[in-house]
Amino acid sequence: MKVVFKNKEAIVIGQKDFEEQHIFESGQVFRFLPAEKGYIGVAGDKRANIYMQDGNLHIFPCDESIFPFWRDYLDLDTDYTAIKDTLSFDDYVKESINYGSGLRILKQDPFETLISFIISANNNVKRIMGIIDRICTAFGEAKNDTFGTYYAFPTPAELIKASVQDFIECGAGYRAPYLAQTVKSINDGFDLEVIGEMEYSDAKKKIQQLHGVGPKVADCILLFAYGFGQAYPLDVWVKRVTRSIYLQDDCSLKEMSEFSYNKFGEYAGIAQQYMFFNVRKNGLPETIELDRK
DNA sequence: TCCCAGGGCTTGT
DNA sequence: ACAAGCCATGGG
Repeated sequence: MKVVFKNKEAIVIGQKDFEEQHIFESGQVFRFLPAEKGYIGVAGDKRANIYMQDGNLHIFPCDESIFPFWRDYLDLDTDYTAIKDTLSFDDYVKESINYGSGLRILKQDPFETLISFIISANNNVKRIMGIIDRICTAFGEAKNDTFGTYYAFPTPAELIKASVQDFIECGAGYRAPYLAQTVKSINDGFDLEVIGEMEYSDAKKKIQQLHGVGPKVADCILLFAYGFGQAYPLDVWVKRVTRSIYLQDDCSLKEMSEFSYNKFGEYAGIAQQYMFFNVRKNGLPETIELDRK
């Protein structure tokens, strides 16, 4: 990997498989917005403008000391071309890869991902973004960069100060008590670190002990924060695709989950992201919709 | 087993 | 303009 640093900017020369829209509008992250060039957003306590230009990836502001953070966050060391080749044996995934060819799975902070995806339950992206933004503004640390003031995602110690009423005022609705209870569990010593070292099925059971975390939210956290490739988040759209194309209308969550691992193995979560991006953008395939009527 | 609980956006009238 | 539908999880 060749990286040039100049004018407070990191430039990764010849970055492959990277399209800002595919990455930041695939439902995995809620703090990035379209900017003049690419997207600008906050991850943890760092903000950056991230954009592709002439085949190079630009990260601004970013110097040598911050670059390893973004390299890890943006999963730059994973070869997505190879993964796409591996997954292309399946026709629907292959078609989906054509639409979302520049998708990558971000490696986000576990606590931030946990809180964000509890909020995501039974909710739409715009509202989720608003709730998270208000929580960060109220409880996160204020920071300044060349774009102005922004707010870091609050730490567990900062967010323990938020009451159920505070979360309601941020717009969290009936998820407010789940948030308050889960933040308390983390502060009381629930260990988010060990999750990453566990077997997938044990990790999934463990994270579901937290209030507001069911099987779908658990898979989102395991995939987007810990990089468990076999986590296959079954939201309503992926359920529809999985039922329509691969299984039957009445199959259970367990059957779909087992199917995904048998079919895509360690790459199930990445296959899910390509399919999710495709189905959200283009809807279910026409033949499938006819079948369902 | 089924039903209900914010609320903002999307889709249909 | 206005109403109905959408949505993961926990609790009754």
